[in-house]
Amino acid sequence: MVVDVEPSQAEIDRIFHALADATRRDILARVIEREQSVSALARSYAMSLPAVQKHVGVLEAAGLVGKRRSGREQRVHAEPERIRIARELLDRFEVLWRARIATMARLLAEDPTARRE
Amino acid sequence: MVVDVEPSQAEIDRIFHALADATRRDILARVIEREQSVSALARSYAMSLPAVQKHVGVLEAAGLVGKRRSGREQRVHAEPERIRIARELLDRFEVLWRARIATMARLLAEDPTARRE
DNA sequence: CACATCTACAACCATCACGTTGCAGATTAC
DNA sequence: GTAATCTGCAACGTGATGGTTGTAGATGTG
Repeated sequence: MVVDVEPSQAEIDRIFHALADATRRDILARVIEREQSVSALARSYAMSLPAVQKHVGVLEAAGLVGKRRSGREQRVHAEPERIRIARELLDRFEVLWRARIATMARLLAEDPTARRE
Repeated sequence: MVVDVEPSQAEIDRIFHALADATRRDILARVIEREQSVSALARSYAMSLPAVQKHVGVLEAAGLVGKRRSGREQRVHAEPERIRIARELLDRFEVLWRARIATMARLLAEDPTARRE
């Protein structure tokens, strides 16, 4: 059973903001394929470790990844449920679109002289 | 037939950035339901018209909406194809996730003593 | 024409985003 | 114990964001 709590607007802001950066999208893809430490991630990018730490922090604040300490390492893993939520938000726009198409088609069928508004 | 050109990383950045604001998501939902002018949109929000103009500009730069001049009005309409692209990008993450699950299941089936890396 | 409306754009300001360097704490290896 | 590694955090600079006000052009209305 899926819980599917409704995220707040601020949470949605954080999710899309987190996805609006190529480095963060790449980090997300990497940790989906395999859980790995922050410093292991940092070696993949041409930027300092604190920079990568911040990116992971943004993803974590958005709920898209989680961290689990293992000795001195901090292993980052994906939270795919959260990604699914983002996708469903976009689905909702498409639902609106299809509803509009349906409404326009219905109006045209009922009254060919109908104007929108 | 769907063309489905691959958007650049910078374009993807713009798309998600545009979606990372509640006002812009609301504007997008409104213009999906009905094409409307910039000033009509502005009356819906507790902010100045130039602020709404900028939001529309961000959505337009991301390709999520388009503008069409009609007399002195500038009517804003949605570009649902672009929204679909964003949703497909998120689908890709879920594909990665399922692939990982499948790989782990296969490894476990082949060799129960297998360790990841 | 005179006037109101819709839009565009520039200038400005406060805040946030994204990178840096430097320092300190915790853990593992030798 | 000593050294190396992994992490966290603060301070800082630069550029982008998100809002404002003000001015001006283009279009429709009386």
